[in-house]
Amino acid sequence: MPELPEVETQTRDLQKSLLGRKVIRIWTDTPKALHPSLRIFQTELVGKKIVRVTRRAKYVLIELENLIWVTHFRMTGHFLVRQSGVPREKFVRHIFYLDNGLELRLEDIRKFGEMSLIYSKKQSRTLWEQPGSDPVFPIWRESEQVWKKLNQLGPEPLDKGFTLLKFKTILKGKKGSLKQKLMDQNLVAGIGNIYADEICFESKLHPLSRLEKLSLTQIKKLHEVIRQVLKRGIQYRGTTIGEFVDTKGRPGGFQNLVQAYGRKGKPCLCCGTLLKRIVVGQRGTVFCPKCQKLVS
DNA sequence: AACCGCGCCTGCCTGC
DNA sequence: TGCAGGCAGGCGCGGT
Ligand SMILES: [Zn+2]
Repeated sequence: MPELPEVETQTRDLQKSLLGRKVIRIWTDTPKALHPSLRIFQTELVGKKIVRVTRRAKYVLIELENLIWVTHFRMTGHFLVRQSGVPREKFVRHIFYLDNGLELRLEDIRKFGEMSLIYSKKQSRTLWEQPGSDPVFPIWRESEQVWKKLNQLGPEPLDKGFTLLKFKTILKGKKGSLKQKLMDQNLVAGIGNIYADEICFESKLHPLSRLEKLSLTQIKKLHEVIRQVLKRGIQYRGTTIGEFVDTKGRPGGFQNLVQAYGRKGKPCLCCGTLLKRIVVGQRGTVFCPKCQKLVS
């Protein structure tokens, strides 16, 4: 599943292939995944130069002059950059034909991935004041919705500003099981099921530990481990268990370093105890019953 | 605010 | 071997 390290890997690849490019044509299999509509993508995205590619949480943000093209991969999505003429992969849902003969393809088995075309913040406010732009009204609505979500996101755990103090501040008054809170995008952005299991394992905390009961020492450890695990994920270009690949279609390497996720019934790499599987927040969760302390 | 269950979607795994 | 049924899971939604 694409989480922060996977989305970052894709984003870094896209920076190399998309800067200065224009989309000249769009093909899609799944128009319902394009918001506000395929039609708006055709009229507003086609012909605009790409000026910046960044990541926020698990979103890829492809910036044009006054617009941002926002992609969320959900479960099984990723971009591929292919030379035109290379046969379309089976699960490609959209193709964005570029002005240099390359194609940006979204491959997504389960069709959960979504894209939005929204105004950059400044533009959104300006146009809101101006009536009479009927043809693009759907973009206003989409912009409002997506910006609301983006503005609610918690801090980027790998940013300089994500200090221990910052972490303590955002956790203040929050209650719940550790793993669920780690995956709450509005607390800390970008952590999903795989990295949450790894973070719990490395910080030696049971995923059902109560956040509000953690000691200062444990919070400090957690803060360090979050950054360390995510950085290593990026260094290894993501985790490929099933489908994730970079934009050239190459798998990542972090799956070889995974200590908990997907290792139910296998010996703990730390103590040899067999790892257990439970469900936390409707998500499969693997942990070592001996190494990971339940704080409650 | 926390927490639960559902729907979205489809390849893959299990069991008969 | 074939087919039905369950599973996986990010996220938004609605309900308690
Ligand atoms: Zn152990």
